[in-house]
Amino acid sequence: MAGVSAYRVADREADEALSIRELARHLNVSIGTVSRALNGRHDVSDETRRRVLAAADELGYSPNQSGRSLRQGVTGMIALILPASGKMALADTIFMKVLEGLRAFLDGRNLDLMVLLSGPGENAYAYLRRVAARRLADGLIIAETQRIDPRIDYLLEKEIPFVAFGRSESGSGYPWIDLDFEHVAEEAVGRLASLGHERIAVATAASEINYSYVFANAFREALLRRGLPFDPHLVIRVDNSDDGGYEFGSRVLAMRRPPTAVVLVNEFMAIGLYRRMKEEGLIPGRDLAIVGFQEEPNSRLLTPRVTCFRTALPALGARLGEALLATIPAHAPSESAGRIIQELWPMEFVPGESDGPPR
Amino acid sequence: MAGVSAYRVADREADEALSIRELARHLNVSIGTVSRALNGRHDVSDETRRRVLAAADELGYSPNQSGRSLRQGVTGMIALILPASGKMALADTIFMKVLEGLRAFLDGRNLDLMVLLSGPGENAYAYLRRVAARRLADGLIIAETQRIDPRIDYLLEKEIPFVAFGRSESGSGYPWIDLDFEHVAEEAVGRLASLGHERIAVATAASEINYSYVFANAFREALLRRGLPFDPHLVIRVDNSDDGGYEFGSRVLAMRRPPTAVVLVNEFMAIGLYRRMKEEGLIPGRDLAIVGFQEEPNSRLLTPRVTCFRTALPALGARLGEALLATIPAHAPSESAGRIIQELWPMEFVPGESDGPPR
DNA sequence: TGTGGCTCCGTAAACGTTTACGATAGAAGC
DNA sequence: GCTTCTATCGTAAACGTTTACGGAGCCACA
Repeated sequence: MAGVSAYRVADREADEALSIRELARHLNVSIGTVSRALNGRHDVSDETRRRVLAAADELGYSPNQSGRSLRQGVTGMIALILPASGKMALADTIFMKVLEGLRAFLDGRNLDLMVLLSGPGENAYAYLRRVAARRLADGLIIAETQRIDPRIDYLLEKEIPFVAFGRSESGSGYPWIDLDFEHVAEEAVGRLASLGHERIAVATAASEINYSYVFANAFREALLRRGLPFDPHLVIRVDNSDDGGYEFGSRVLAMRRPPTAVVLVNEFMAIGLYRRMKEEGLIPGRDLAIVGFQEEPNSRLLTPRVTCFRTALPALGARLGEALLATIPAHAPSESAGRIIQELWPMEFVPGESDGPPR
Repeated sequence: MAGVSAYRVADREADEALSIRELARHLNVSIGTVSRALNGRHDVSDETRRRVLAAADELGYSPNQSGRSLRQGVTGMIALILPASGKMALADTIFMKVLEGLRAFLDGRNLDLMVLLSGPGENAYAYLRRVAARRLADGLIIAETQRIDPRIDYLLEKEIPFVAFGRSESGSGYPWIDLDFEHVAEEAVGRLASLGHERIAVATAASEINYSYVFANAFREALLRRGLPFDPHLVIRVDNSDDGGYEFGSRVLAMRRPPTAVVLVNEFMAIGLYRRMKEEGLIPGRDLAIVGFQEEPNSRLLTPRVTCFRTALPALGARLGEALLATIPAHAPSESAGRIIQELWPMEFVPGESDGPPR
C-alpha cells in the first residue's frame, strides 16, 4: 500500500526541515501517534512503531528542539560557563580536563553539553543573567567563583539549577565542588618549614576570586600554627598566568630580604617564574624553593621538575555533573534527587626537584 | 493608577519564569503590544514602550528562547563544534585562540556562541547529525575537516549554514578558511634546503585529516621542485600531540640513515621531540634541524627557541564568523549576504634557533 | 445482551513567542 | 460633515512539539 500516499519528498522545500506533521501525513497516521512512537511510549502497536521509525530514519526526520523544549520546559542541555576574563582562562588546562570528565559523564545520559563564554566586554554577572534568563539549558555550571558572587544569589533566587566549581561566601545551601586549598596550603607550608624555610612567599590571584582568598588565609594559618612569622608583603597578587608568574618572580627577587621559598596557586605561574629565574641565572630548587600547583603537561616540561600537587580533574568534572543532575528535577536519578552535594576535593602531593633546603 | 492592577509579584510561583502573558496582564495591555514594545517596533507609543520596558526590568522578565525561536525559526546562536577525538584536542591552543577571536567578533552582533564537544564514544559525523538536526544554532562551525568528510555533504544537502575551518575534497562551493599549508611547506623546505639539508622528514597526523594530507603533498612537491629526492619513509604519521612528537623522535633517530632536518605540522610535537632528543643527549638545531608550526606559549618555553610559523589566530576566528554570517540569511549583513568566503590564511615565518646547517 | 477491560489511536489544548490583520480613534483635508 | 490618513493597539493564528482525554474496536465473562 505504499503507493497510496501522495506525499513525495521532492514536493518539500529542501531548506526547511521536516516536521512531525508532514511525517504523520506521509504515514497516514496522526501526529500524536508519531510522537508517541518516537518517544517510546507503550500505547502504540509494534507494527506502527516500526513503520514510524523506519520513515523517520528514511526521511531524516528529527524533532525540532525549540518546539520540544517549549512544550516540555526542558532543553536537554547542560551549560558550562567559563570565565573569559583573562586571556589565559580559555586555554586553562584545568578547565579543559574538568570538561573532559564532565563530557564523559553526560554522555549516555541523554544530556548534551554546551560551553558558553562571556564576551570580553561583558562582566560575568551580566552574562550569567542573560544566559539564565533565556533558559538555554536545564542546568548551569559556573566556575571561578568570587568571594562575593552575585551570580549565586541570582541563581538561588530564580531557583535555576546550578552547581559551582568553587565555594563562595554568597548564598548558602547550594551545591559546589572545590579543591581543598586548605590542605594544599597546610602541606606545602609544612614541607617547606620542615626543610628549614622561614620566609615563604605565596603567589595568588586577585582577592575577589574566592580560592585566592581562601588560599592566602590558609597559608597564613599554616605559618602561624608553626610559629613562623606571617608577612603580608609576601602574599603577592599577580595575574593568573605564566606572565603572572614572571611578574611574581620579578617582585620577589627584587626584595631586600627575598623569601627562600614560594608557593604558587596556579599551574601556569611556575612557567613564568622559571623564565624569570633563568634570566637571573638562578636555579629553581637551589636558589629558591618552589612548590607549584596542579601537575600538568605544560609544567612537566620544566627542568628541574616542579614539586606540586595533583588531583584527578576529569573525575572532578564527572562529580560536578552528578551534583548538578541531583538538583534538576527533570533529570535527577531517583536515588540522588534533591541531595545537595558540597565537596572538597583532595589534592595529592607530587614530589619534584624544585624544592629543597634554603641556600 | 498603579494600584488598579490586582497583580502581585508574590502571587507567582517563584520557580517558573514570568511569561509575556503575565507581564501584559500586569500592565493592562495586550501581549502583542508588549512584544512590539520590547522588540523596538515603531507602532507603539513612546509612553507605552516606556511603561513596558520599566515593568520588564522591574519584574525581571526576559523572553523564553524556545518560544521565540520556535516562532521565528532562528535561535540567535552559533555553534562551534570541536573535535573531541584525541585528548589533546581539548587543550589545543590553536582552537582556543581561534575561539577567542570568534567570540569577540560575535560580541555585539546579537549572537551568542556555544562550543559543542562530541562524546568520546561518538564519531564526528554522528554527533554533527544530531546537533544539526536539533537546530540548536543558526550556523555551525566545523573543525578538523577530513579529506573525505561526510559532514560537509550532509550540511550542504540539508542546506544548513556552516563554515569549515579546513578544506576538504567533499562537496564544493561551501565557505571555508584554512591555513596556507602549501606555503608553509614550501618555505620550510626552501629554508632547510638552502641550509644544505637533503634528507628532510616530516611529522604529520593521520592522513584522513585533510591538512595532514595537504601538507604531506606540498612537502613532496617542494622537495621535487628543488631536485631533492622524496623518500616516502620520511613522511611519518604520529599522534597530534607532544607524545606524538616524542614517538616521531624515536622513529627518526632509530633510522639507519636519519634525516638531518624535520618539519612538524603541529605546535605540540616540538615539545615531545625536544624531550626525546634530550634523552639522547642531542641538541635541537645542532644535531637535528627542526622547523615547527604555530608559535605559541608552550613551545616558547623550549630552549633553543623553535623556528616556526605564525598567524593571527584570533583574526582568523573573526573571519570564520564573517564567513558564517554571510551564509545565514537571517543574520547576514546586507553587503556580504550570500558571498561564499574561501580563504587561505597566510603564515609568517618566525626565526628561531632550532634550525641550522647539517652537522 | 450487557458490562467491563484492554489496546490502539485521533483530537485538541498547551507551551511562549511574533506578526499579519483589522479595529478604533483622532487628525487632517476637502 | 464626509472621507482619508495615521498612530496605536487588540485579536488571533502560527511555529513544532507533547500529552491528557476520549473514542473505537475487540475480547472475555457473566
